[in-house]
Amino acid sequence: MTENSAFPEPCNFIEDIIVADLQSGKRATVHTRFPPEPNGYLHIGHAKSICLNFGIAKHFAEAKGQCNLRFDDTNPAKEEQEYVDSIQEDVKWLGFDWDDRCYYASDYYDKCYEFALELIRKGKAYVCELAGDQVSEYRGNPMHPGRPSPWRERSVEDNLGLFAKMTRGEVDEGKMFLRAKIDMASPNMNLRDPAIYRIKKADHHRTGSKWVVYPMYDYAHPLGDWIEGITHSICTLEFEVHRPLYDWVLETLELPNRPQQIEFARLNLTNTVMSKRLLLELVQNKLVMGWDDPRMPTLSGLRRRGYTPSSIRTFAEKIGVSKADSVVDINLLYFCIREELNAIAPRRMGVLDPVKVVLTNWPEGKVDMIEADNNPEDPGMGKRLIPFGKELWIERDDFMEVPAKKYFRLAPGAEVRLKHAYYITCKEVVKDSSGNVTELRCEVDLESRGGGSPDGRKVKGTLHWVSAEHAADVEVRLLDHLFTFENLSEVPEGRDYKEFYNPNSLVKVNAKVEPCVGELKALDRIQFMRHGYFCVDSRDSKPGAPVLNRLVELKDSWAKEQKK
RNA sequence: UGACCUAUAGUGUAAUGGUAGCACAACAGAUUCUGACUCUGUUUGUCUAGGUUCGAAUCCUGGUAGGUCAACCA
Repeated sequence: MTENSAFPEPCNFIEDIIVADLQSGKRATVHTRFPPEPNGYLHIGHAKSICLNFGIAKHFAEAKGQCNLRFDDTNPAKEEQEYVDSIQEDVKWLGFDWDDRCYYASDYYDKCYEFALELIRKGKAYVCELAGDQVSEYRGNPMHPGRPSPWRERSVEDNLGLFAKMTRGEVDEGKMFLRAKIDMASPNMNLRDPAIYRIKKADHHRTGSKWVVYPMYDYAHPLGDWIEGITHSICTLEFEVHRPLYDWVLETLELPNRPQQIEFARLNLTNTVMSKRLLLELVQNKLVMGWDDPRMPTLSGLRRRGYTPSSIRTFAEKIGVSKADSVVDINLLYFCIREELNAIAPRRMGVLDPVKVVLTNWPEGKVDMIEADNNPEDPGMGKRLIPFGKELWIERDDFMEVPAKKYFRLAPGAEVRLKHAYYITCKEVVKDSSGNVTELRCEVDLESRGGGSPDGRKVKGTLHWVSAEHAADVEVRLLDHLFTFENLSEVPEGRDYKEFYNPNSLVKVNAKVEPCVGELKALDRIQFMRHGYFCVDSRDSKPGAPVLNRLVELKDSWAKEQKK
């Protein structure tokens, strides 16, 4: 039974279907498509779909697997070239390639129109003159059947004539539309004579003023799929009840080799929102800096924040594909990027909340150049020299006047190691009039250079530090969840989700950092040791003055211990 | 008072009538010049009630819970 190894091992239920189709001979090839509407920016939910569709094409290379990029641009009022450009950029950035197969639903307007005429001739479509509110009244509701439009039984000739009139622009918007003649009593609302063409006197981003009638998604999509030879048309769950209509269009037109629509559950992530509409609201309400705000789940936001394309692909692979509604823990995304950056991000030291350390026994004016690994995970990344002097900055958190249980950082009389450098012991705490620590006077063990001592004594705590004389000042942006809820569905009825906006989702601090951090370029990624991974903001940085976004924190078992 | 879909550890996802796995998270420990990484171990699951079967997470029926559907949006 394992002889049929010509087909790859399926990775999810959709690939199960594809393998079965290949095995049964229903399909000889595999052809998918990613069909965004160019009316907004792509987000990580789209990335799931992109990885799925292009991933299937790659996985089934033996079956001539291909994936098209197709812009679903059937609504001229909403779609713009700007979005087409950003979508192409994002798909490429994610690491996928549509070769020469970038198509547009608008490429098929002529064919869609011909098919519409054929539907009319078959008596399967008619021009309806009901007004909007009348249409919905006639349509009934899910519990009660609709009733036929008074225009339902027009002759083929009348319909042809009226549709031509619509097409010539002789009818006002909303006065007439073309409907499929299916079943006004169907329990599926989508089959109650759905609109397939409407009048829109708006310029289209690609066809200009050529058309005044435009096909609806439910009609144009199956045709676009069929024209491109799509075998498996993958979409999200909300289109499930549209599938009978998708099939109706293709069957009624008696088209051979019909594509099959398969639905999967869209991605939801904890502590954020994922719909274009809500994301747009955040931008419009200036709750974020823009679509590419590093807190946004948009691909442009994730890119600016510092996520690598491969970390997002790994994430998409790990979350899997199913038909069950779900909310994925954002921690899994964090895990994916940490795992990757741990291996490749250069280590640097930066103090986010500095307190001064003065080494009382360090020779005045002496500067020691300390050698440090750029990445202990990869010796090939080399070493660098860091200046060390009499006055240093360390993290305020790394000192406790009255140390807590299990605290093994600096405290009065305690000895710690300064990473790569020397052991120091705290001898004196200097405070201001209100009791805040302003300076720690410490003694350095000159014998411990390099971070070890000749007598081999153990020092449990190791702190990062920066020479006060040489430190660069940079703006660091501490990023956190956009929303305090874990799941959008937790927002009580009648309350606005924006009430759960996290005002601390962006906190700017002035950090003291190693001199070489000042030389970083846009999108460079580093690890500030003991803090996390940071990426140079591509919008707000200036030459010699990088702004660093905290991409993700390092795991912190001390913080957990403290919460207990 | 409808149709369709879904239900497996905290989360996500496998098991395709035959030993309920994996990843993340959590917890405990080892290691550590990052309280990181790494390593070891542990806890936790088939919505429910029936039925079919030698055997059910899987098939059937009823229930429960959640989702989707009443744009001339996609």
